[in-house]
Amino acid sequence: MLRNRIELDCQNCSIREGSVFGGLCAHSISAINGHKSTNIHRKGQILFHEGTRPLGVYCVNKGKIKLYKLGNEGKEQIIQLAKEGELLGYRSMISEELYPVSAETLEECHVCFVPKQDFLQMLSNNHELYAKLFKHACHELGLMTQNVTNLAQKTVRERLAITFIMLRETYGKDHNEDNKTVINLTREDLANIVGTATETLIRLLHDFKEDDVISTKGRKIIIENESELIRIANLS
Amino acid sequence: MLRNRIELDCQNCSIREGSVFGGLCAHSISAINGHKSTNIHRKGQILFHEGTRPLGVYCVNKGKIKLYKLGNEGKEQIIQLAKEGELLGYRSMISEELYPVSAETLEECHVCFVPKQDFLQMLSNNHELYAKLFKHACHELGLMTQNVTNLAQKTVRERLAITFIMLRETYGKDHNEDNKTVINLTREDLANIVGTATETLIRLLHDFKEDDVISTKGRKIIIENESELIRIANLS
DNA sequence: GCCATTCTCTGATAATGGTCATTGAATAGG
DNA sequence: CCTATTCAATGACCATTATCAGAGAATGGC
Repeated sequence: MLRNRIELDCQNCSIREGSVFGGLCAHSISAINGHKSTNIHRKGQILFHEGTRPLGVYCVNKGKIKLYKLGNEGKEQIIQLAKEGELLGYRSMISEELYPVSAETLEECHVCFVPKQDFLQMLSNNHELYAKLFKHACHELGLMTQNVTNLAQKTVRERLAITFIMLRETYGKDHNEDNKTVINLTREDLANIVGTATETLIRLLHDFKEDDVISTKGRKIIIENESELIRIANLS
Repeated sequence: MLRNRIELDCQNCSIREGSVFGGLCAHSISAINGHKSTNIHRKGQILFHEGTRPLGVYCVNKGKIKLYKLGNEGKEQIIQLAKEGELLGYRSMISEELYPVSAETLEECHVCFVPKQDFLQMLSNNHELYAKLFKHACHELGLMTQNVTNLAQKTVRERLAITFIMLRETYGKDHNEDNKTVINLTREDLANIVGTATETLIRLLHDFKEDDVISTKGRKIIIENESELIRIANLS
């Protein structure tokens, strides 16, 4: 596993305030900082595998990561895309279970790692952090119910529109000179978010392009008309 | 809203040990007992509505409850079936959000209610309970990822088989003289768990009956051959 | 800059599942 | 026990989506 170490300082971490570590006291931040190591992962590396035991938590400092579960014929179902500021892997530590998903980098990523024992120690000393994580987990559960309902009831076309709207969150900072969001994902990954076959997804991209909802530049997809996406998504 | 009060005692509650309140000290149990009221809800009553503010938590003592989200054309997507021993409504209290789902009784239910302030007070005095709930929420998140993957990748036929296997948990205690699980749900509710049209569900029930996987008696469905269900489910 | 590899795209076809309309059966409430 | 109403079942048809096969384009590593 080729990777390099770099040094980052939690105290000066620019993305800390937007994360679950935002608002913590200097003492707590310093505790985290003392127990973490930071690694550079190249595109396509696996942070952890579905079905394995959690060894610690991963805080994304830079880059995007897909969390996916393998279905029957080895098809990935992407459950979540994580970007800078997100903390991964804490839920399985709390529930004392094996990871239900795998985490793989979609581009070069800088990721801080805190070993399990250190993190649990921190949690037991810091009820504020504990409460934040609990709140975050409950929020995620609420989002999941929407997800399930969309998968069960919406057409692939509607789900693709919803996915693009969601991806503006993840890829919002990656924009072109016109300030339009640029999404850099393989067609297969996109299909595995939407929950459809790659071919079906490609045909829909074609339709969306014809209606000037998106445009493409190589593999990259540029979101051209968000209000039209909202209309297609047919949100209730 | 027609309902009657009854008196139940948490100390002697037969289903307590199997619930999230299992293993709590007598002092904590007594605190809960002092703040709860118990109501009898008839079939079809709503405990809480999607989009409303949480007023407290509901502990199911008897009966079954469906938790569902409304999709576009008013179609229900059933997210969870709760039976005796389950605690409902705590997540939205923790995440300080509106309920993402509605809760409706599927039969006559006895449900204990603890008001929000009392419950939050109890949580702040009892870290063990707090930790149990957190662990439970994280466990549920893991289950949800499986759910999403099934909806996205499995056929309706496979999902129906999975649903029957899951319903053995919920309806396991409702069995006939042959010790076979008897499921009492409308076809529409069943379709809204599986995530399909009612007509499609009925046609699949017909197929399952022909293959002696299930039998029916009026609206009731009897699970006749579970190993065959596992085969049909095609679990990976 | 080139080449191998991976990814994208298209067509043809089949299967799955949804919708609409209607008949028949079961259930709950008086 | 009976009746109104809800629920279950079935047929016909259509739309959506998946699958298979193969050609063409883009990408990343040397």
